Amino acid sequence: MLAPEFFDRPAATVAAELIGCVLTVDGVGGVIVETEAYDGADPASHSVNGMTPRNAAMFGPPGHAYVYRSYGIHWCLNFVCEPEGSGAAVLIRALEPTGGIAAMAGRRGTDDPRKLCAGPGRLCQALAVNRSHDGMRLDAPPFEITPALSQPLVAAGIRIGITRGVETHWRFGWSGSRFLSRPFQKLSATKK
DNA sequence: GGTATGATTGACT
DNA sequence: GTCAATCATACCA
Repeated sequence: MLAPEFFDRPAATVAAELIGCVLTVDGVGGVIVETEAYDGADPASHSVNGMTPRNAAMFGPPGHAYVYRSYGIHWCLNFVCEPEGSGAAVLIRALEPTGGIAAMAGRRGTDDPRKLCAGPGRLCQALAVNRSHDGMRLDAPPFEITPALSQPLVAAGIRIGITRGVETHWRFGWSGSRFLSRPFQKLSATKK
């Protein structure tokens, strides 16, 4: 189980180190293979304009969940980071399913392991994450997060689906994993 | 009270 | 490749 202090650091640091950790909700989950970081100074972040009823969890203590509705259809799961009040969080974008695969398949309506948790909306559907998890602590049931067993090769790249803050390359993933929501483009060597 | 928008997905051409 | 679904939230009047 990761200590709450793990999350009391900059979101980008936490996002990169979460790759390879195992996340389960009620025993259903898998290895984290893709994350994105957001913070209070980031124009792409929900927290950039200060606290609102929706994003209040982002301004709470680190090591808690922030769950929000996306496009009126999907849920997205975040881990709150940095010192309390900074509005920083890590979006969990994809898992490699390892536990409770039958439950995931039932919720998702597919047996294809690559479509169970590849994407923030799919991941929350597979793990049955919803509004009730918003603000919950991550070091107690139903959540369980355990450290990475090995040191994966972590790739970084441009975040997906945002229109602002695109110059901040805070998408992180397990390089070469078959369970990413999208593959990582090779960053050009001359890119600033 | 009205309207524009989105950290997405899945279906379709 | 394009596009609709669908609604809570945020913002303006």
